[in-house]
Amino acid sequence: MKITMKDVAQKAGVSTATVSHVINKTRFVEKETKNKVLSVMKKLSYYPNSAAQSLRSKKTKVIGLIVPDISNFFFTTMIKGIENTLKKYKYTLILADSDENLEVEKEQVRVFNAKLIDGLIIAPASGDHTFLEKLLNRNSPVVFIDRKPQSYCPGDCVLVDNVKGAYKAVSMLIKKGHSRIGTITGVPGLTTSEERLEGYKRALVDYGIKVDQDLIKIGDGRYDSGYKLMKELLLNTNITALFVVNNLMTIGAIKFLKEKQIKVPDELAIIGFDDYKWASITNPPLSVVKQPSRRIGEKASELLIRRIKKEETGDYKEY
Amino acid sequence: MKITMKDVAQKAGVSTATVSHVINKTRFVEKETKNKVLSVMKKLSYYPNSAAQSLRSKKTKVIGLIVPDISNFFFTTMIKGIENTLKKYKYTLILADSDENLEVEKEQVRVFNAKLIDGLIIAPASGDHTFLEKLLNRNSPVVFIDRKPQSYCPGDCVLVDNVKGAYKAVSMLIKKGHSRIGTITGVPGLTTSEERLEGYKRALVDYGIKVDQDLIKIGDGRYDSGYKLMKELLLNTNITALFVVNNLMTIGAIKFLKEKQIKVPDELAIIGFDDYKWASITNPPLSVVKQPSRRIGEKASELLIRRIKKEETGDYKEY
DNA sequence: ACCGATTACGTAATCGATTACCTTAAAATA
DNA sequence: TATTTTAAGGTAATCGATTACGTAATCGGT
Repeated sequence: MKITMKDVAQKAGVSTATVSHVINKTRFVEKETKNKVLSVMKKLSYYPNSAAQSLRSKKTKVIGLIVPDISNFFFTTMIKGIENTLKKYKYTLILADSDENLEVEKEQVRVFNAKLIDGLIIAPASGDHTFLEKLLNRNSPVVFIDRKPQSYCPGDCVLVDNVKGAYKAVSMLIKKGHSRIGTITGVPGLTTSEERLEGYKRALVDYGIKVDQDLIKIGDGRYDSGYKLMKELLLNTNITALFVVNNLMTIGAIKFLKEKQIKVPDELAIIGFDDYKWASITNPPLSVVKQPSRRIGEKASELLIRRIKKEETGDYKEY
Repeated sequence: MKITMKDVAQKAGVSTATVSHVINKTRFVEKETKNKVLSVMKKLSYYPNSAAQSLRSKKTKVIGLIVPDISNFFFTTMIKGIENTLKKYKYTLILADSDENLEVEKEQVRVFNAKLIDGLIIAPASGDHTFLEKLLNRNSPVVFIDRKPQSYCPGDCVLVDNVKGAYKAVSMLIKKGHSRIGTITGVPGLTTSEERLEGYKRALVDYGIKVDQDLIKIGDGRYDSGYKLMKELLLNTNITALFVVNNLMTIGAIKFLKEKQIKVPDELAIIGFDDYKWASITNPPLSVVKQPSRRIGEKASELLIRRIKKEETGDYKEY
């Protein structure tokens, strides 16, 4: 009962080849014929079966996206940028959440690959990503986003300058007179965590403050870990300021401070790292290092699409 | 160079039929043969081409999700629930953002449908959704989530009791002594907006407070509109409390209050409607009517999968 | 007027799985 | 032993597009 290309061809009095070429503009078709075909298509409200298309053409107009945590607004905003851009180019998005877990990620790549995606955008979890080389269809391009994969991997990256951002944040705290500044960093092995930690350290060193390992707490990027590590820092150290490398942990940390009625920033200054409107409604407005997450998403998808269309570009791209 | 079923069959010394049946467990295959096939599959690291599978079997193991705004954490958390559940059942998720726009939504349904999704979960924008009946493959089930579509539509719903939630929220304000209570509601035509407004009105009426149209502001669900309407309410009315029906507008409203240095809740009590951890870190902790967004996502996807597998269920389901 | 080029389109093989229908050998039955 | 069942698996048509190749009609040049 489904309408196929054959139906359209028949009703329009042409061959399926012509219909196909009308649809894809892959060869010249006389105006009259073309219009005939188009009108029949409308009349029958024909839509090509994309399974058949993909099978034949090896293109799917689908791109895969893997993020470590969809409920994190940073990624969410990024996704919005990606989705929007893809829509413009008539691509659709298939989405998976890796939960910061390399194995889950790997499995998703397999699934996506079997589904014949045309390209992949991935915010990689921590760990060795060379598996992509063997797992992924040799010709589907990959763009890494937000984080650089650890071991070398083919593919472009769209990143922010984490070292600089962190450096600025911590410098600001120092300039306000703080010298005992703690940090809650993210999963080791993620470039975001490590570069931000690096920025933190550099700022301290540049201003002549010793880096104290006790003030550096390693979290997993989640709310709970922000809460827990905040507690540890307060119990065991005498910091006056804190730099948190990601949004969820920032919220966790603040939650703890609220519970203990510790005043921000009077008793503890805190600065986060992310892009969120709601930061402005906390009291006092939370300082954050802004990340243009939506732009990052747009950049990444544009880059990917260019790759798919084989318009070559330089190898790596930072933002 | 891609490995096909034929390759596997050849190397295993069986027919493609057998391979297929091994993969799909669709008929008995002797243990020995089966193992042989499986091991060859591993050896060649064979993955079935899902375009071919879908073409033949008319199933894709893909479900479509359309939400009005991916950057809204309510939906985000819901998506996490959906994604997680689908993964368990080996389904993948294709995602689109309708931007609260019926036309965009319609177009996405078309695209999804051409892509042969097995089912659809949709948080509908405002407007007439009967188009689904013609547009959607007759046999792919639909589950509406969060909002009920306006005109009748086939499909199940997973919803929360908005009237009750709003009623409780507003009653709470009344019990605290407020009588001039404003509200910022969402897009008219959305069940969420209307039911919450209904709850607001009922609470007022039940406590003998007149419903004043001037205190009811209609927003579009976005941050900016929360900000703007908060301003209007403050300039033109003398409310002492406010009920906002969605999270982004709540943030917008609070943003305005912060700017004007209006103290919450002393000068204006405010209560929101959504499910968010971060509500607890505003100062003072923002009251919210909690919505179990993740559970909603899980419920919806489980329901959908049951439908796909034709395990009949009662017609409508509320949560 | 004849011949090659060009224009516009048709024919049918192909992509890689699924599955209705056979086939063969062994087991069960008479 | 002859015949029917059953068990295990093979054969090939099929899904609905794409596209290499083929062909008929028209045109321009000499």
